[in-house]
Amino acid sequence: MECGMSDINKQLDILASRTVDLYSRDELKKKLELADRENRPLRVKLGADPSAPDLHLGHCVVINKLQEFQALGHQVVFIIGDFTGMIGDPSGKSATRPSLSREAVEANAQTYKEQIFKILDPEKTEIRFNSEWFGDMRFDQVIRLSAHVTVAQMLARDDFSKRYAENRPISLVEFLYPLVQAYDSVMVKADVELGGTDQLFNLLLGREIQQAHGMAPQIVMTFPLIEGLDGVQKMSKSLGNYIGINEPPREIFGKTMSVSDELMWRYFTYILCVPETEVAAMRQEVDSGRRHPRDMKDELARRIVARFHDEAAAMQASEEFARVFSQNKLPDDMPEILLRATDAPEGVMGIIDLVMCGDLCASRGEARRLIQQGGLRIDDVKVSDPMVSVPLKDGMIIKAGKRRFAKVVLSE
RNA sequence: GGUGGGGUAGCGAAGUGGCUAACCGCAGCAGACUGUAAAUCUGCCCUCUCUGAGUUCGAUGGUUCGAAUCCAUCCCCCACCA
Repeated sequence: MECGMSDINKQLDILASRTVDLYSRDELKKKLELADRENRPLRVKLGADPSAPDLHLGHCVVINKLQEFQALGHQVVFIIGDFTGMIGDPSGKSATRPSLSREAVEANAQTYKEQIFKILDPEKTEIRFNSEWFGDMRFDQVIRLSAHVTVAQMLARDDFSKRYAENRPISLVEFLYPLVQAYDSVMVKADVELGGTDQLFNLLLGREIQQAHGMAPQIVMTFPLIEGLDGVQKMSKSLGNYIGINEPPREIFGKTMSVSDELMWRYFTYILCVPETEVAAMRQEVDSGRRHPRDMKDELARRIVARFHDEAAAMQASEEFARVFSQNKLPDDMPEILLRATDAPEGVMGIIDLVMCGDLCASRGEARRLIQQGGLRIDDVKVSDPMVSVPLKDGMIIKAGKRRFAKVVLSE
């Protein structure tokens, strides 16, 4: 890497953008200079928990930054926490930490790879499993490692001190996990570690532990936990308010459109990495009434779909969305309900049965409610009597609620 | 080891013998309104062969005409003291 001083400053500006915490800009600068002199890339670490392998837009905030590092020639080290993943959280409190089998971890790791390479360059990405160094660690080594931290230090972490003060439980395991993560940094010789703002403590501990092992401390960068579809809570799989990067175009598009106007700007910034000044200008366009917020959001949704699929899929999703929701027409294709003549002896079928055959509701009770509440349409005619039987017709369209559709296909 | 507090529907949290399929909040679903939203209002929100029936309140057994509520045993969790 041939970089002059001005290039270093340019790199710094790019790398520092969108961060919440950065410890520290000066140190990062020195690292960049050093790397430049030694003609080697920085090693930029990101840890991942293998229990929830579906990446969503929330993860993208950080991964985008990794991508920027790569674009500047640096090396990404992606760590899959398989060792801890297989232990899980024995306190059983946290549903996000189930213990996983070897096979499950491997399967999840595989899907991780597929997903991160939608954003990252595989050539500049090193994937490591932390069982590599923890798998045969002896207990005396564990004890020595934990000797580097005091309880008081641990309690400095916000959620620990809070729980401690409120007499709520803190498992020892929880004290150990930050240490595990910190040690990962030692083992992969991380120059930089990234994470969400909730990771700040763990990342900083990485610095301490690295120094304790005679290494230069890593640079720490944190990024916002972006709000999910509800607009309030952070995007997460367990809250179900996420947009997965592996989802089909139609889903990504629809979910993005359902985001609140206010949140859309953050998505432009953090998901699409649109520079602040441009976002401000776009915002101005909407505020002044020159551009309808819906159209702006349509652009956002299209750009997000294009990022994980392609331009054509984005256009198609946009058109279909307009057709289905703005004009109340039908989507291009929809799930089919395959029925045989024998399923309906007299050519008719109870409306609830029909809905259930199409898998449009989770239970018959739910189907009944949906119908009673006027949420069901057959060929665009509202059916509000749950007891009614309908004559089956090939190609008949069933619409349940706003967005669930199915088409009846009759066969002999 | 001791003391005290717990385990209630997806989550949080009431309920301490019948009026309880179980207050309430969140999440979710539907409808109205919209711009696709947000906000707001309304309804729903265990299952089913649904104007009725069945199965729920950590587990099992018991008392009772009747139990989430009382008793017994067991399992699990938490805090504090040692």
